[in-house]
Amino acid sequence: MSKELTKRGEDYSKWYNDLVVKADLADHSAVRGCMVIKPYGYSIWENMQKALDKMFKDTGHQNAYFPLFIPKSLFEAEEKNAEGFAKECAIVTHYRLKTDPNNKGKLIVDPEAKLEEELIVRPTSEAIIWNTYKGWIESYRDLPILVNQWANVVRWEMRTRLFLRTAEFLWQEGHTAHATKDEAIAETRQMLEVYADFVENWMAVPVVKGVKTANERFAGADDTYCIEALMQDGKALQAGTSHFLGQNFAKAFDVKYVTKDNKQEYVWATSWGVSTRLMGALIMSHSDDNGLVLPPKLASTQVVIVPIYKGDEGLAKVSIVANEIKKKLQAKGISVKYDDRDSQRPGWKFAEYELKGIPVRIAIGERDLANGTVEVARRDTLTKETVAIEGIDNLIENLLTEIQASLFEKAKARTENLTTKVETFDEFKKVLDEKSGFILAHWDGTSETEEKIKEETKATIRCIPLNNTPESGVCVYSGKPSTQRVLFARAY
RNA sequence: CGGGGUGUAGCGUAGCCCGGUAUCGCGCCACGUUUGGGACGUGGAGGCCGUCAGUUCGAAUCUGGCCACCCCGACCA
Repeated sequence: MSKELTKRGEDYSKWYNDLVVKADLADHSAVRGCMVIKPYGYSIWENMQKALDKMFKDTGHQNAYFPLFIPKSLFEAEEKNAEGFAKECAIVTHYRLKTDPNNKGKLIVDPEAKLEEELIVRPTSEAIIWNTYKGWIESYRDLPILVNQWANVVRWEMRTRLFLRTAEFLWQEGHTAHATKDEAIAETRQMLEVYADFVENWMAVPVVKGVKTANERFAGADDTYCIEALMQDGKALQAGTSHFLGQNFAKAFDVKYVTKDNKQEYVWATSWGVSTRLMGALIMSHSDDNGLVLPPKLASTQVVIVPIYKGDEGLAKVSIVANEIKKKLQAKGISVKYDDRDSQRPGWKFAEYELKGIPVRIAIGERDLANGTVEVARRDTLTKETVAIEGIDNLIENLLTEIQASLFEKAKARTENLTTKVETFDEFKKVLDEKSGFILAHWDGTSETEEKIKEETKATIRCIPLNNTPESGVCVYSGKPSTQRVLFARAY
């Protein structure tokens, strides 16, 4: 296999696609718009799932599973939600095939097997879940319901990209039901914090927390909170969303509960999700022209040990020390791979593990055996140093922590450098074209202005940042008064 | 879905205009020598030329449909 990667500077998209395929993360499948997530890529997704799942459980949520199919009548119940997703749904209309009488060995859809009611392959599960919750909720004593599901969903996208936008993708979707509006809003905000915590502290990707404008809001939500991250090419990526659904779904599915003072009230709802798109964010945030760069906390192998030797005897000698080091590191909870394959030479292995983003590489040769040292190489900085074997476990443990922190700092500095305040629309366009990144600008608060700006520049309002300080100014587009700056960018 | 491009061995390609069963490199297999940044030698295997149909004695090559991917739009987590 050719391991030559397109350089980021030459063609950023091509670099991304090359990297995903060559680092063995995922591949295109025989199915339009659908990818195969390969074992190496899936191992990273599993690490993300593990960390997120623990965070969900620590905040009181439980996992459950709901059907892949949603009867059309349920799907259309919440009007805005249905309308928002209608144009990208896969629909099951039949339940049987039969052999084609005119074409031997081929199958056709059996026209006799048409479903009475079409089934929608879920693009999101609010409908089926709220239909189910109707049966679970009678009294305030049944609330809150704090449920998450790990699932696949299908959205028939016109143009797809590995991990960033695929027709089928994996995600988790939390769906909670609450007695009061305040409690539901608190839940929405809490899950946004969980996402921000995960993306920043595990993925080492800095995010801006904010609220979507009405235009960008989830179909069926009263408010959509989000975290937005900036990729190396200056484009924004929505990394996670948490929706306050108000009583929209409760009303659509008639989910009421009886209060302590015996009154009927509609239930308040939230939903929140992150998907395999996070893999794309991870890849695009840290990787370089040599390949993937993984933050230690998500790497399935944190340290790889490569022996350098002459002959079987040489390998045996090096292996004794290598295995000792491996054990010491494992005792610290570090995941280690000792690659003693004789079928590849050291240089080949170095390049391979760089492509795959293994955070730390240890090389041990006979020269080291004599000196009681090893060579330690960092993937993120591509630097190497010779260190004593004595105390190597502590050194590596600290190094992994340092790499994790350093990746975040580097990404944070980049995001800050690519965040620009502008005062005029000329400046706005100039920054977009020449620098790109996030733009903080005043906006008059109207959908019309937002759409005009989008038409003219392809930039959208990513969010109204939560930590905004009120500041009076004038809208860059309309010149009308504004009370705060909002975050614009071209986005994935 | 509209415009443009591409599709030949696992990967990258030559051949296509001017029709006669496919070139080269990397990778793969065997053996030997090697092993501190993608080793070298010798021998070998691997292809219904994206797919379906048409033209033709004969199609990778000509014509049409379809599929997939890439780029630009529209759409979008």
